[in-house]
Parts: sequence; C-alpha cells; structure tokens
Amino acid sequence: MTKPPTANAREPSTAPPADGEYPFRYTARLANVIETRWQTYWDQHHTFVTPNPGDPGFDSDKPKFYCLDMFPYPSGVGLHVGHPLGYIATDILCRYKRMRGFNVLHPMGFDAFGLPAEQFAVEHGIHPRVTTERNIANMVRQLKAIGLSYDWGRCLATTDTSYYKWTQWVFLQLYNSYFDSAVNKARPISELREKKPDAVLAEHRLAYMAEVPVNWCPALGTVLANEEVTSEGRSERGNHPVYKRPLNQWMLRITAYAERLAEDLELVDWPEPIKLMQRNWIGRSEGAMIEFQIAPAMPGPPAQGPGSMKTIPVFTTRPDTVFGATYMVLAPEHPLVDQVTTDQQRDAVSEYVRLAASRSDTERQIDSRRKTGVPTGGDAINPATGEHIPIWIADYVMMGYGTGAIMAVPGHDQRDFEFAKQFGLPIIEVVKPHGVPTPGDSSDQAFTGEGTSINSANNEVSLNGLSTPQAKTTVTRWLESKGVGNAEVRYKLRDWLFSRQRYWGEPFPILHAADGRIVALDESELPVELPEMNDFTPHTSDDPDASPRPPLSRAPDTWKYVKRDGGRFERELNTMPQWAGSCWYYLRFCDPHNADRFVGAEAERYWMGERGIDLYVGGAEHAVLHLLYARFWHKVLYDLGHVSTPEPFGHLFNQGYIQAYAYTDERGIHVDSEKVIEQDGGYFFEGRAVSRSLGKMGKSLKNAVSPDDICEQYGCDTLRLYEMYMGPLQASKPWNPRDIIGLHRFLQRVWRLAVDEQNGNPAVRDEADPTVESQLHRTIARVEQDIERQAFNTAIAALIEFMNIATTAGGLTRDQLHRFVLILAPFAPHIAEELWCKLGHKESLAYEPWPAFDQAMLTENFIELPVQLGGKVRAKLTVPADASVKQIEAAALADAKVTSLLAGKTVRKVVVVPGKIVNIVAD
RNA sequence: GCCGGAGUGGCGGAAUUGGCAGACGCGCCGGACUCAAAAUCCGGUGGAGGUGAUACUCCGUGUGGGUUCGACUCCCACCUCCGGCACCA
Repeated sequence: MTKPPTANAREPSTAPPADGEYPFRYTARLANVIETRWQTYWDQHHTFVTPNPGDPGFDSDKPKFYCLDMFPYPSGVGLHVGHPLGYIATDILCRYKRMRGFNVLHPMGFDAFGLPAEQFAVEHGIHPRVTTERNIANMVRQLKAIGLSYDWGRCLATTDTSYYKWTQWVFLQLYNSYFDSAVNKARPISELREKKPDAVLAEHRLAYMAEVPVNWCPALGTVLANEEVTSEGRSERGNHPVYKRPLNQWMLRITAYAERLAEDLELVDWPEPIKLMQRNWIGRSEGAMIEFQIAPAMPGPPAQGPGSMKTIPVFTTRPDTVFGATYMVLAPEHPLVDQVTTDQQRDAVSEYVRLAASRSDTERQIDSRRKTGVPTGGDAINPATGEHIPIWIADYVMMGYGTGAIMAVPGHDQRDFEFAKQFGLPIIEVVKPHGVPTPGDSSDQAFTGEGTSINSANNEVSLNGLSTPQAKTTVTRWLESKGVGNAEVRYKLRDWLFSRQRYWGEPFPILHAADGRIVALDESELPVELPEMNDFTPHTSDDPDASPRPPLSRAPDTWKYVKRDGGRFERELNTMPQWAGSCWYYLRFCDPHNADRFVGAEAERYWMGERGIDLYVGGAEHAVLHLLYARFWHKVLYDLGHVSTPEPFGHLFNQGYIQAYAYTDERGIHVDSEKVIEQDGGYFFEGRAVSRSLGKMGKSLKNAVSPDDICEQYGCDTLRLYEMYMGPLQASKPWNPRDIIGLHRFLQRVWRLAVDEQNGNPAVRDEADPTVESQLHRTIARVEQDIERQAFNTAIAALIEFMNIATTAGGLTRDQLHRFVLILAPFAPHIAEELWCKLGHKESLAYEPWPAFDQAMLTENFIELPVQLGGKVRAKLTVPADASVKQIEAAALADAKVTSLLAGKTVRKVVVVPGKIVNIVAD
C-alpha cells in the first residue's frame, strides 16, 4: 500500500493567535495550532514506533500489551465520528499503558479488498487500486488528526501484494492439510498421502472444491456465504434476491473445527452474549443416529439379498421418543426419494419435488408455518416397534442439516405434530410430563419437554418409567447393540464457502489442468498478483440460472494460462472473499515487513504471548463472521505449528454504536441530516416537514458527522474527550453536538488554570492547598481505576471534578500541575504535551511514569454517616473514620435529631455498616 | 416464536460488593462583568407540597408483586425499545 503520508504539517505559526485581550486563550484556533505541532512532533520523533524483540531500543524486561482495533474498510467518504469511538478508547489505554511501563503494540491497517471499490471502479472506470490508495491516504490523515498513537510504521492494507502473498500462503496451508479426527487437529496432507490415492485426498483437505448448493446472487454476479445472506433470503450487501443452486466452488472445512471452536470459547475473556452468539451459530446438539430400514415394496420375503437392505439414517436429539415415531420425512432433495417412491405416487412426488426446488428460500420463509408434503407410498420400519411407518417428503425438512431425513414423532415435536394433524397421521404419546398427569388434553401442542417415558417397550428393552436422560442413554445403548444406531453430536455450522466471482480480492494460488486436476502452486511461486484489467464488470443478471462468469475470465491470456511440465494450466478465476484478509492481519502486525515468513517466530511469540491479543476492540456486528473465521484460521496455523496460542483474541471488548438523529420525508426516504432545521418543535428539510428517528450513524441514514468538522470547531482533544464522555464504551448512545461545548470548556479551564492568557507563561502558585493535594491523590486513584476497567466517561468526570476544586482553591503548584498534566495526557494528549512543554520539559511525556498516589491521602479522619430510621435518611452523623460499630451505634442513638424522632418508640434493631450507613428499626 | 442487552431528571449519563438515587456534563433560571452582546466567572436546578427566606413533609430509577433493617441493584410476572437466530430434527 501507500506509505502513510508524512504529516500534513502546515508549520504551526509562531505568533500567538489574536483573540482580543486574551491572545493565549484556549480556543479552537489555538487548539488546532497545538495539535498540529504535536502530531508533527510525534511523527518526526518516531515517538510511537514500537521496536520488536531483537530491534535496537527493545526492552525485554517490560511486559507486553497488544491492543488492537478492528481495522476499517477504506471507504470513499472517509470516517464519521462513530468510527474513532473505539480507536480513541484503545488510544487512551495504550497511552496509559506506556506510562505504566508496558511495551505497547498498537497498530492500524485497512481491510481494503471488497465490493465498494470494485463497484466504484465499474461505475467510474478508475482502477480499484487507485481509489483504495486514495481512500487510505485520506483516512490515515483523519486518524492522525485525532492524535491516535499508532505505530504507523506497521500500517498495512490487505490489498498490498506483500500482504496478500501471505494470505495466499495461509490458503496453501489449508489446502495442504487435513483434519485428523483421531487427534482432533490439522496435519499436513503429506502424512496422509502415503496411505491414500490422490482422488481421496481431496475429500480430506481443509480447502477443497465441491459441487454444493450455494447462495447465488445474480444481481451481484457472485455467490455468498451463508453468513452473508439475511433471514429473508437476500444479500446482506445490497439486499438483492439470493437463490440456492449447485455450483462447483471452493470450500473451507470449518466444520472439522466446530467442536474446538465451541469449546475453546472457555479459554477467552469475551462478553458472554458474544460467546453465546458463536455457540448458537456453531449449534452443537447431542443425540443419536438411528437407521430406519426401508420396508420391501412387495409383500413377501423381506430381502432379496444382503445388498438390497437399504436403510435411511436419521439424526435425532430425542432418541428416547423413537417408540413414538409414526412416520418418516425426507427432504425433497434427498437422494433416496426416488427409490422409496411407489409407482402410484411417482407423479405426485416429482411434482412436489419440482415445486419445492422452484421455491426460493424467501418463499419458504414467508409461510414457514404452513406444512406441505406428499406421501412417497413407501414404508420404513421403526427399529424400536418393528412397525411399518409411511415415508413422506416435505420441505420442512432441510437437506442441509442432519441427514436430510427425520423420524417424525408428532407426540413430542411441534413441527411433526402440526404436520400429523394436517395429514391425519397417528400421534402416540411416549413421554409424560413430570408431576401432573398430562394437564388437560393438549390438542394443539406437542409436549416437547423432558419427562418420563411411557408406551416405550419391546421384547428386548423398556424405557417405561425412565426419565428422559435415562431413556436416551438406555435406548441408544440398545440401538448400538442392535447395530442400528449410535450416539452422535451434530453441528449447525456448515463449511465455509470461500470463493467469489469478483475482481478485487486475493487470487487463489491454484491451477486447473485440462483433465480437471487441481494443482496448488508452490510457496516459492507466490504471490499470484491480480492481473491489470480495465473492465471489472461482473456478469450480473436477473436470471437465477445464468452461469457465473467471474471478471478474471477476461484477464489476459498471459495471466490466465500457465505452462508447466509441457502442459497448459488455467489459473483459478475466482477470488477469495473479503473475510480472508482480516483472518490473520493481527499476526502480520507483529512483524509487518518480514519478507521470508508470514510473521517472524520470535515476534509472534512475544506479542501474541500466552493468551494472544490483550485487548481487541470492535463492534458486535462481527460476533459470528470475522471472529469465527479468524479463530478457525488461527487454530489451523496453531495445529501446524506456525503460531503459539490456541486462540488469537484473549480479551474482546465490544464498543457500542454512535447513533444520530435521522430524518425521513413523507415518502420515507432519508434526507441529509445536515440540511434539516428545527422550527417550532418540528423538523423541516427544504421547507417540507420531516420526521425524526434515532439510528446508527452512517451513510445509509444520511446522518454521518465528520470528525474533521468537529476538530476544526473545537480541536481534536475536545472531540476525544466528548466521545469518551458520552457514556460507557459498550453502550450505544446518541451524538448530541450541543454537549460538546462542555468538554471544550473543561480544557479551557485547564489551560487557564495553568497558563496566563495574556502572555502564555505558566501560571502556578507556590504553596500547595492541602485539600487540593488530597483531592489530586484521590483523582489519580480514580482515573487509574477507571481506565483499567474501561470506564472512560467516569475517569473524565473525575478529572473535571478535580479541575473544579482546583479552580475554586485558586490554582495548582508546579508539582501538582505536573501530575495533573500526566493523568490528563491519555485523554487529551496534545494540550497535555503543550503544558508539559511549558513546564520546561524538552521531551514528550508519552513515556513518563504514571504519577503515584498515597493511599493514606485517600482516607479521611472523620466521615459523615447517614442515619436511617425505618429505611429513610433522617440524620447525618460525623464520626472518626476508625470508629467501632459500638461507638457508631452509641453516637447515632445519642444524636439529638434521632432521639427526638425516636421519642415514644422502642428500638428493635440497629444496623451499623461502618463507613456506609446506620439504620435504626423502631416501632 | 426462541436467545441476548437495555429502560434512572428537560437531555447524555453516575451510583465498583444490597447501604445517602441523580456524580459529572449539557440545557434552563438567576447574578457578576459589559453602553450592549458574545465569551468568561459565581450561584440555583428530580417532582409535588410547605415557608418571609430557612426548616420540614410526601412522592420518585418502565409496570405489578416479593425477599431484606435497607432494593436502581436480588427473585417472580408483565410492558416497551435495541441486537441476534429462526421449521436445525
């Protein structure tokens, strides 16, 4: 990528800004001068360049702190004030950690492949690389203007050839590995090679090509991952219709890792709701596989030979209800449908299959409650009861989960129940709820809970009287002994569809031979660079059956075809999805310029430490997509010995959104918020009334606010403070420009307290005020505590409170100002550096030790205790801080106000909580 | 439908373990400075009653119950908003 531009440093003017009688007042103008000065200083002095182990200046005695922001997509419109919310928070933490003596790794980069740049290229004929680089340069400028202390020397973009070379390398690792279920980890495919023929290898590789039903979006001209399709069956990007159709595509075998991805969530410190979302997505369920024999079509001898005994395996989480299975259902796409269908039913069945195939997922969703289906005419044999049960096909059974077939237990499954009611199929009760004997006659509900088995016995096994868990194990053991079933764990998670029909993505390091063989490139042949092209148009269409033609099919032949060993090979024409680059960028940050390895081993070991990244901050929208994919890649790399931790993100923190008012006109179309005016309690856009709502800030709601404007109006220190002061980092909160002024005033007061507004010289007093001194200790303690628990809003409140006290007391001594400037610095680094400089320091304060506080200064000699009578505060008591419970009780009962209120009453109980409260119960 | 998260003044929010609800900021009201305004500084500000101003009283953390000497905080039921999943066998 482009190197970050050298600071846009207009030379700060040496003359003070003229502002009437206060030439040195902290105004937006002065703030901007100070900010530019220090941003330039940090750049020129490489203040935040972080040495790696082995580099000069690296101190191995310091503990490490790897703090990462989810990197942004370099959009053409640049940042809005919602983006830097998390960045400012991590910046505060990093600045604080540096002062606490940590080696801080705090990098930033860009997730720069993806659709918008490509679409822009299609519309304007500008190469995506050009717009991407331009957008990155602009966003780097914006980020620097907020004073974020990134090590810009480590900046990378996923579109850099030197980066995606290694993305391709990771892909080769996946391609050249298989999952060894015996040891539950990935191993090199070469270890399997001795035992298996080539064709079989493909079935084991972690990256493989397969003809699978995929989500095909003709309007985007590409396929999409399950995760990129909404529940309405439309594309998450652009909201276009998506169709299921079989296509030969690249897949990653993430399902092999389902168990570890779920279990290892135990190892990480993440918000519980996010862990839960991942667990739900992986969707582990315990149950059993049960084989149902297909009953012979003709009466007579059951089997014509050993091979004709066909069975249909089903997966169930309730094997204990097998005695209640009164029919079976196959998904319409099930391969055995043909075989079980009788001649009488053949027409009806093929008609239904045709209908089901033509219905898009969208349609299937809309009337998801109404059950449809047809009998195949065939029967299966319930292995528990030995009875013949009819086999139906219905679209409420999905081919993609389990085996695509179910045993239907209408007595204890709501869907089966509804289906049975509709088609008059028998319903047998085999589980009784605990306690009351079947409350009423549950005529519209199946009992799906746990209870006691009934009506469940044959000659060999009886579940009657057993509780559901006992019944499950008993019946599973019996099925196993008969060889018709076994306990099994299934996951909802599907393999990851990994190819896209786009130009602006990583090319696969893969060749196709004329005979269909797949050949992976050697590591030494990387990178496979994107070919130069002028036309990036994907082949889009309204026709769901149109075949995909990726843009790379129009690449020059010199790129497309490769000669090798006398044969002609065609390059893979699909590209990788946008998720690929973000799956491992945090590793590259550890060692971004390494030309020989994806990351140097020593750098990886040091920065990723024992639990991986120490703090990873980003939005909750990546809960299942990015975070799951990245964990999967990381585990593969871990298994192959390339990284040293089982999990990449030891500690995750989700910041909330910044919301903003959005306005819609009478047609419901969003109008530009900036042009809306408030009048007489209503809101108007170009004279027309519009209605107001609150929504996530962004382009789509036309309510974005640029940080550039706020920096210009108040300075970026004010912006930083405001964003942190709005509320807790994890909460979503509305952007309210009216409130910003408060933080600007605070900085103005800080400045005025420390600097003579007439001549710009430091203004300090000689004698320390004892109240101010103890308050300063208290403030240091509070700020420290609040930063550690990421409560930046209350940390700033503590700073403001101190400032108010110091102002009232008439100022600070030089020594007090020193300490105050240091604790202010993480939040408002520019003004802090300027004041530090004015106090006579020649160097940046970035690595100054954090000021200490004296615990003794925090405790008062006397404290005021509230006295409650019957739970209401009626009096205040001043007692020595170390007073005993007895002394406090005596003092409370002796209090004049208390005795007068207690007159005529009997004291029943006195609760004394030292340091907190006294509560007297009397009647 | 299921699973999460959240509901506190006019607004954003605070209350770290069950212990003085409303810190801090905005806004608003009053005052100082000013010819005047802006900026700045000082004071007030949950609601209702009450007083000459004090004092004082009652109500108050979405709703209704409960546990407790004491509940914004814990438990049960419900309402609203936000996010996720959705025929997953």
